[in-house]
Amino acid sequence: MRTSLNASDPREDPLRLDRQLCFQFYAASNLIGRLYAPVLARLNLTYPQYLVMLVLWEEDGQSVGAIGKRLHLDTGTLTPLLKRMETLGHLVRQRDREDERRVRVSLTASGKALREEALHVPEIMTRGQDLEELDALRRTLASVVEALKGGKAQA
Amino acid sequence: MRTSLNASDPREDPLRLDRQLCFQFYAASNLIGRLYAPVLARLNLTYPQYLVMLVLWEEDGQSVGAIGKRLHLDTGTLTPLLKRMETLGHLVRQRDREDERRVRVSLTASGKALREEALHVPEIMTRGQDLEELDALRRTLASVVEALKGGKAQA
DNA sequence: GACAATTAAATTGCACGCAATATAAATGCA
DNA sequence: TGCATTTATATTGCGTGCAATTTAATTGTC
Repeated sequence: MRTSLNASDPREDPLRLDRQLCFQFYAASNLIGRLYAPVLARLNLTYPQYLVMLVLWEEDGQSVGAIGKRLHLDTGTLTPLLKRMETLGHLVRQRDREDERRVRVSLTASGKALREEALHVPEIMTRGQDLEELDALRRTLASVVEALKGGKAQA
Repeated sequence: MRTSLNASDPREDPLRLDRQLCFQFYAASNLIGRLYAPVLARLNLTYPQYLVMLVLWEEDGQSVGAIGKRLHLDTGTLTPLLKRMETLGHLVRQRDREDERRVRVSLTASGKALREEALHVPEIMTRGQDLEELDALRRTLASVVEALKGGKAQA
């Protein structure tokens, strides 16, 4: 008695939405962004802007390119995003004197101060979750992302 | 000799980018979209449009709301997206006679025919990967998405 | 049957993402 | 030095995502 399914079984259909790993990433990413939005709105940040702040809080004064490399974003996304953040007063953009091609992005005093408020964010977003489990998942996904960077499909 | 880390250790910083599970989802989702783009371009589809096709290939003639529920997208995203797909000739949008509030989305002949070409896509994207492993990850992420739908942070 | 409440889409406005192209500065090399 | 190549950022154009609002049809209630 075989337990495998024949070709006409819809569960075998390779195009079923539920079978696509890519869709789980897509759905999760969108849903996560929606959950962060109201929390970050209190800091006057969108989710991608929050990521930029995380990068700058680690090391201030990085170039646009360095930030983009970290977040896997190009200048087409970052330049206007950073300009909006500059208008909001979180940071300043200035040409590097050493190499005029570069633009260094530096936090303002209020941008630095915002870090204190942001310290609550991870706690709020993971409240009630099993932290060990989340960390295991994070490590798994980190290796997936690493493979994706190399151009491997993986989804 | 203690192995735990003190508060000043940067690895303990809750705001480190590398520690954010949310970022792994964000990065993976963006990178996946970028990998699919050239493959789907041959079918004249963007990645979100491909997802709509997956939904319609499963069941044709669904309402905008039903498609949105499946993909976790609202009409603000779907209406213009579906209009573009209609222009491209993949589908048609028509008011439901039974309930004039609804718009039914139906595949055209070419939209249905496109399914044959799309059959290669999952294979192309997962080539060289351990399918068992990908499926295990898919199931894990499906449960994460399920929790996120309920509003639980989880990231 | 009137009419408030609900439901389904569309619209508006704004912020991403990203490919392709443009611009300008630095580098390399004959 | 002169000039092609490379590197860093900006710009353009298009397609999402999503909150908030609007419009129109249906349902529920008296």
